[in-house]
Amino acid sequence: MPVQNADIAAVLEEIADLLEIQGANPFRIRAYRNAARSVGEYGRSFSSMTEAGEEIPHLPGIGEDLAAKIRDIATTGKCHLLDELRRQLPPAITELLHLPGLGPKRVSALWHALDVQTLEQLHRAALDGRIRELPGFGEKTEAKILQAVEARMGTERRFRLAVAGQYAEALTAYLKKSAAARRVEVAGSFRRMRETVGDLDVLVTAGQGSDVMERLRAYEDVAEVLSIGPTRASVMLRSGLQVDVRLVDEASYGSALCYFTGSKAHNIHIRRIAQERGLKINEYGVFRDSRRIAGETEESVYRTVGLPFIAPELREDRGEIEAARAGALPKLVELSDLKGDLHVHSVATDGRGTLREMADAAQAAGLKYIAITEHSRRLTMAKGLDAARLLRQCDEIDELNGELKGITLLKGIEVDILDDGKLDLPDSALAKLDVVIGAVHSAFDLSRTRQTERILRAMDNRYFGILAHPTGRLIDRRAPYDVDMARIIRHAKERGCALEVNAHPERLDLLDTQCKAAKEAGVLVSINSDAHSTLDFANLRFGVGQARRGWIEAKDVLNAQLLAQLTRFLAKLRA
DNA sequence: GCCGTTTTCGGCCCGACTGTTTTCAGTCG
Repeated sequence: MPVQNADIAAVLEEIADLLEIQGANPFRIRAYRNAARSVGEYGRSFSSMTEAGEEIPHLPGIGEDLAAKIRDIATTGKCHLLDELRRQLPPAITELLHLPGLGPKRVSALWHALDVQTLEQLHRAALDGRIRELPGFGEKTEAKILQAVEARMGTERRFRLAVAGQYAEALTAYLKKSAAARRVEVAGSFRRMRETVGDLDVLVTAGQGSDVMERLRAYEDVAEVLSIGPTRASVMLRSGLQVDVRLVDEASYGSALCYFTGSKAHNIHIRRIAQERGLKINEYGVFRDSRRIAGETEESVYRTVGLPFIAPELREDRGEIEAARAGALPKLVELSDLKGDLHVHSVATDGRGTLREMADAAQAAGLKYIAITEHSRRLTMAKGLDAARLLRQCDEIDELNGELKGITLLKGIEVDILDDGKLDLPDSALAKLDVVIGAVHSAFDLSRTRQTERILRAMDNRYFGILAHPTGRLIDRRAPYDVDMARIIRHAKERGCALEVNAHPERLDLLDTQCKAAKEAGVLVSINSDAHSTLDFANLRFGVGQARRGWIEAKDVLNAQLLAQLTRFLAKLRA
């Protein structure tokens, strides 16, 4: 089993945790955490690179020392420093560090004074009332720790973007009803369109003597008030979703929005640039000495550090600041750029809308064409189509196209990629279609090599147009299957086919970093809803968000093309 | 551990809230 980038990142994270408990230099700890993030997000496999004798590429924040450690971990899966730290500290202690309310100092104190090394021991110590006896701890702290341990034992979770969106919408509508509230904006990872969010960060501006915080406390969905002050509050909703609310003046709105939108890494980078220019950025504004020089809008904040506005989806410190400085920010794709949707199901298989209903809904969503792409015969549970039924559907589509105005249905299929890389329908059937999407729906546990080869072989079919949900993951439910995505992207480039960004909130597949890799390789993506009902076209916005996080522009998107262009693209594939 | 219009040492983003204190450390975002 080769060492994945995620494995290397996990080693670096564990080192950071253990160093933190040891009380090491906080900047050294940050260096390990930054490196873990860079490695985890990097598009190519470090172990493949070292195996091929390549040097570790130069990445910001990774110097000689870390590069050497990464090389070691990539080749051996081990790291001397981690082994050493594990000898000095109880290894399970890192899970204590991840409990809310416990930081390195307290974890260290609990360990040294009470020999607490595990969640279970911490639970016992809290129940026994031993924690309150420690200097610096008290009854309330002990109670919070007990609660945190029990919450962790019941496993806490992140919320899918679309789910968090429902809570966000209800809460913001409620807060807006406050007479004093002017603006109510959800910032944080929600605004950055991350696929999951851990909490909601809500920014509010309000007039003097506002009742916003009291109103928040009285919200019927609040299960617990975690902390509340005049300008800042945290509450837990009944769903388990935490909400942090921040109240600021209108004049600070832009800087507060920047601060609250993050990401943390992006903010730190921006503040460092400000510092070099003799400026200080906080949530209240941009300051030269004690004089505020900007802050009312986000644009004004970026301007003080010599940068243009950077879209929230890009704010991950993945090169967007350098790109902004060079005037090379992407002009990100927008929902309105989409002209069609190339992955749609109907009642013929496992969808819930008729062809006409789906066409009407797509048109209402502003689309000019959709491809009907049912499952193929192998997916019996979904009533997958065989060649004969597929041909009958083609006739239906022809007939319906004669009646429809302003929208065109394309004939397609979401054909299963069989274990050996063959497609689930004969070429003679595929040849009759406008667009063929290939998808893996079985044998998720093949080895990396076999899974990758399987997909590459499928792409070699002359009719293959788009690889559906390329990693197969279901957020929080199913891990991605093990494939070499860099190879798949290269192969897609050679073959001229496209990769899907599946917009279903549970899929969001390609991942953001893979979108960027595809773009850099010159491979088009297709942002598709995978609609199974007329309501599902609304999910396209999540796919667009994911693509924007991956620096995708309209010119990188297959279904941002007009129908005539698309037709030429598909014809060229088969030539 | 990284990094350099302050360049090989000495910095490294910034502030609110809580609880345990009696002026502040710890944690969080």
